[in-house]
Amino acid sequence: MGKWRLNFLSQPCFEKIGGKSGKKAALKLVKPVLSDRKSEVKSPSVEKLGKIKDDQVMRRSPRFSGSESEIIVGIEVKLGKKTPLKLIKSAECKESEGELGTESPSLVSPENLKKMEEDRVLRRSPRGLPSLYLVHVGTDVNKYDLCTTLNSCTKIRNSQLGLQIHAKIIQYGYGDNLILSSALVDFYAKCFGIEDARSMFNEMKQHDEVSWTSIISGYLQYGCGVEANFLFKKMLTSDIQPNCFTYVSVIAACSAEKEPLKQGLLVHAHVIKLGFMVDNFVVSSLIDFYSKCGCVDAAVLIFNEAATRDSIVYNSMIACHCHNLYVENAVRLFLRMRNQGISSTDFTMSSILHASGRLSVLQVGRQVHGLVIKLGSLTNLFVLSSLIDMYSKSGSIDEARYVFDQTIEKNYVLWTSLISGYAQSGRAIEALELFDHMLGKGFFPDHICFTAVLSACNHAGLLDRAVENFKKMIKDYDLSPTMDQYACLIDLYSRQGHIKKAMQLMDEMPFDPNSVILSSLLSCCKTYGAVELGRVVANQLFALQPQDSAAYLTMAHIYAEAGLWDEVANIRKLMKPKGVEKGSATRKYEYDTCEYLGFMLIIGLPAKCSWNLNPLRGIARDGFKGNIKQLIRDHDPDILILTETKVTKIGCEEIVEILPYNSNEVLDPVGFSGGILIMWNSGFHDLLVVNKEPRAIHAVVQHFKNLFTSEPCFPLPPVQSFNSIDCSHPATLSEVREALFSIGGLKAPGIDGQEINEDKSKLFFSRNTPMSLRDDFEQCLNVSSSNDLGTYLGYPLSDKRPSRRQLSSIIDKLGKKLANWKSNHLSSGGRLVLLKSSMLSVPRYLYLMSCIKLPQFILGKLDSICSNFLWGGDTIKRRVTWIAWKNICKEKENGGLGILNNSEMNQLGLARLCWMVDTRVNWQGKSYLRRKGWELFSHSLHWEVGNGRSINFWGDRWLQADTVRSQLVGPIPESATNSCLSDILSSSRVTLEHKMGFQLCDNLWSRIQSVNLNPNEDYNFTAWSKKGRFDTTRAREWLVSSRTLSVNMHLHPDWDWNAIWNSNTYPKIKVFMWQLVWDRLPTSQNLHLRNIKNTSTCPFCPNQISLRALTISSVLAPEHLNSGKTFLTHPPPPNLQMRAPSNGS
DNA sequence: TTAGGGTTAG
Repeated sequence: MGKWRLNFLSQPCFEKIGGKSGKKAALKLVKPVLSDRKSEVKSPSVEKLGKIKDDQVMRRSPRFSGSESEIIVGIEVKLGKKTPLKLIKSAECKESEGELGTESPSLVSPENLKKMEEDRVLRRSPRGLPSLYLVHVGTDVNKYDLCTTLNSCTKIRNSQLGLQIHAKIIQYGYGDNLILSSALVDFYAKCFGIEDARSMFNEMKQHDEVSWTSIISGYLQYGCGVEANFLFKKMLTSDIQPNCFTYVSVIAACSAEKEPLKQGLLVHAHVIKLGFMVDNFVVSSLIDFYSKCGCVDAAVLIFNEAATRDSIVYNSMIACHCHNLYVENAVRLFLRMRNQGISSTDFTMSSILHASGRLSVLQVGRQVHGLVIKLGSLTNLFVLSSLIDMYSKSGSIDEARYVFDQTIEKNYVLWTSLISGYAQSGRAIEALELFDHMLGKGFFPDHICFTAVLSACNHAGLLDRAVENFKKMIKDYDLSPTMDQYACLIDLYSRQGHIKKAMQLMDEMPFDPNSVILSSLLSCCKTYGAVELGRVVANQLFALQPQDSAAYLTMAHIYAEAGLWDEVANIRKLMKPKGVEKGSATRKYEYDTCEYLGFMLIIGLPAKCSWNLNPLRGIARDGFKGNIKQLIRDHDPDILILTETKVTKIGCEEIVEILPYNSNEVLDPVGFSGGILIMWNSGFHDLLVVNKEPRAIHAVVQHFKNLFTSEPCFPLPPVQSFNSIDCSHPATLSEVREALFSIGGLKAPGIDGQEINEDKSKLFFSRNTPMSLRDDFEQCLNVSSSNDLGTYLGYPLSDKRPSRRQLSSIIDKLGKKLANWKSNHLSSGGRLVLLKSSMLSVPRYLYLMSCIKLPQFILGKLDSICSNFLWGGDTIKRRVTWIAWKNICKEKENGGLGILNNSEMNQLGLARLCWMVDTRVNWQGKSYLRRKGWELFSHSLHWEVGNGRSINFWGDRWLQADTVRSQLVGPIPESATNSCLSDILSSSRVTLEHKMGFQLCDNLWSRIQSVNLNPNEDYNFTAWSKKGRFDTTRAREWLVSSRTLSVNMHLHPDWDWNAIWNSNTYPKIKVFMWQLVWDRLPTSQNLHLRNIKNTSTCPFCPNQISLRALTISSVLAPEHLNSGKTFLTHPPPPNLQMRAPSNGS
């Protein structure tokens, strides 16, 4: 009697798993043979198998189901205690020929086998295809071999070989062996069917907990949870006690019960009582169970109380959060898992990608994608489909497509993911093309796939295609439609006005319609004014969802449209006793009676576009912001349209000139550069366009005007006359859409046409807007709505004052920008240069600095970041600040580094904004700006006296370098402060002095008298203009000169700091010298003064000299420095050379 | 020496 060895060979994915004794080395199944679809699991063909014969080596090389990567098997049947584990590669050649499944079984003689083993072929063959050997080795087979072999067959679902083993079991007289029988139960359950397993189970003379568990889990795997539970109860009545293996299956089986929670709690109680809660298998099963029941709290409790948590427990909990839509918690838990050092698996990544997709934050998703690549999970189909889905849901369908295209081995889920992504992105045609492509490749679509296809048809309004696919699903693919597919089709019928067809289809459905379907029908009834049908549908909907106000409101609307006011009142009565939320009802009712409502449409423009300068001049975003509330209050708009755009430097030289500072991406400093704010009154009676750029207004108005008049008129009449627009034919939504999205070149009057970017556009509705109206607009405009307008370069688009937290994004940005530089690798001079340039290359920083007055809190934080960077710190580590920031911000000649502090940057930005508005725009919003940047700006203005009416006598510079007010000490009555120059000059000295309450000195009065008025307008010019452009340098000088003079307490009042800065040497040496003169180098003395322990002393300098003494006394005395460049261009004297590095600087 | 159990996608 021989003995066999069974080997499955495959990719080098074997994972050695130690046996209990440590000697046993079985090979673990690294990946399951099972493909993801049960139907795809094909048994290896019988004819390939051959019979097991003694003295013969059998071989089969099945090309198992699915892809190669799914079949990785390595199993050894033990040959006896001393037999080492051997791996043999199958007839080593075959893999190159492919098609291993078709070859005839070849025999490997023991000699050849031995040779192959010696050759260690396998190790040289990293991609060997899986093969299976039965090697006869010539000794008796025992029950252990049989058991292991059978178990191997079960694992790889090799039913035929398993049958042979069963035969052998009987042949060798092990038929009554309990362990073998249990293994057979499991084998039949997994490889054949539950009936066979049950027969096997019933035939057993006695049972133990393993056989019970096998049959229970068998039932569970076949989706017969109820039967599994039934058997479990039966088991409880027997003498056999269930163990934790059993409970794992039983817990899962509870989900199938009618009242899962009730059953599950009972089982949970059992588990606790028996002390099985320490088993992680049980814990993860319970978490999964509670997750399916929606009891997240219970799952969290179990998770928190688990003694140990392995990756699967974490995975279960993460999946629980995902399924119950607590995606943020899922991400948090994932981070916790990583912090705890628990490695992520494909399961984890798949769940986290799912969560990232739900979050719709592309940044997060991309990071997870990076992690997926790092972990090598990109071959896992689950992960891939989640990845595609994540990108689709995050609005980046192109990246989803990229992932899809990069994947070589696709399955039908992957195709479905992408189809669904295209459908969700509104790219229906591409979705349908993809579907055809998928079918062409021979993939079989399932229900979910058809749902995606139908929803694509729904998006595009392709009724015929939808019907065709619906039929195809039933006829060609033998799938009976579920509620989802019916809902898609019914919705499509409803939208296109085929109410009868929709109703007919609903009646044909083998199940009762759900609320989704009924809501579709009801809104269809609303559109077409079908009162009676609406009544029928609404009643069903009321019964189904008595608390849902939307149905009542829609029905009320239908009645109101039909003028059935009594019925409207009835609906309201109906709602009251049912406790439907009153607020929404009232608001809806207001809508129905034509009260004003509002929504806002933001239309985005392409990021890169060439742009005429003119629109840029007109608008200050802050002006809008401040007034939006009032505008809405005044005009009660139905529609409020804001548009926004960015400009880039390319081809926009003119813009660059008037933008602050230089950077690669120049962004509109005042927001809404091409801003068009349209407010549309209820009933489309009045159109109000708020924009100071006439051409932009005209262009938009023309387009909107086309909705109301048959012929477009051009050139356009003045805006005011649009009040008389004929509104006899209210515009339909589709007309609005057409007008909005065809604005094109005229919207942005100027160089070339711009398409509106629908992807960047979003709808913002006021809270009063009913859901149905929102839906209508969303669908019609194909723009999704949002409650949050988001931010423009970090500035929240809202009429509310931004919170500290919102503004603090600027701190993060600047911090990150600076953190990009490894500050400790840079010299101090380098850091100084970088600090100046880095700040200016953060668009958000520039933008915020030049359009809003930042709170002191933010400015202080920014100063602190800059200071820390300058001293070599980064975002995490702080360094010693040797010289105070306020001193650093002094001018270079006064001992500073000539840096503007952030508060001054802010002032400068605002002053620049004022300059722009004042010199280029004739706009009322100036008064708003006066509140923030005006002070500095107005100080820079000089006036040429004309008629004297525009000049403020006291506050403007018209007389000399300074204002009159600044030449006087003491109070002036408030009534006098607003006097203009012409008023003063026309009155006598006595009158004036009387008004003021004090006497003017003769000198001043004579100077005032010397000014002559002329009939021209007063004209002002600013010190900041240079050839009609803003001159940052001069503005900055002005700012610095207007600083309140502080006494410079620096070391040498007579020190010529310029000697350092003008010297011909490296910046780092200059900065070093600067610090040296301040006596703020980290010498041991200075370190001691600051209570810093000096750990490093210079071995060459036992007697350390005070640098200060050195500076003043000898080499570094000012006269030396000032007299020439010799010192600075040459290495420092030896003592200094030693000293500087010795103190650890 | 042998048998039974947990988590992931569209």
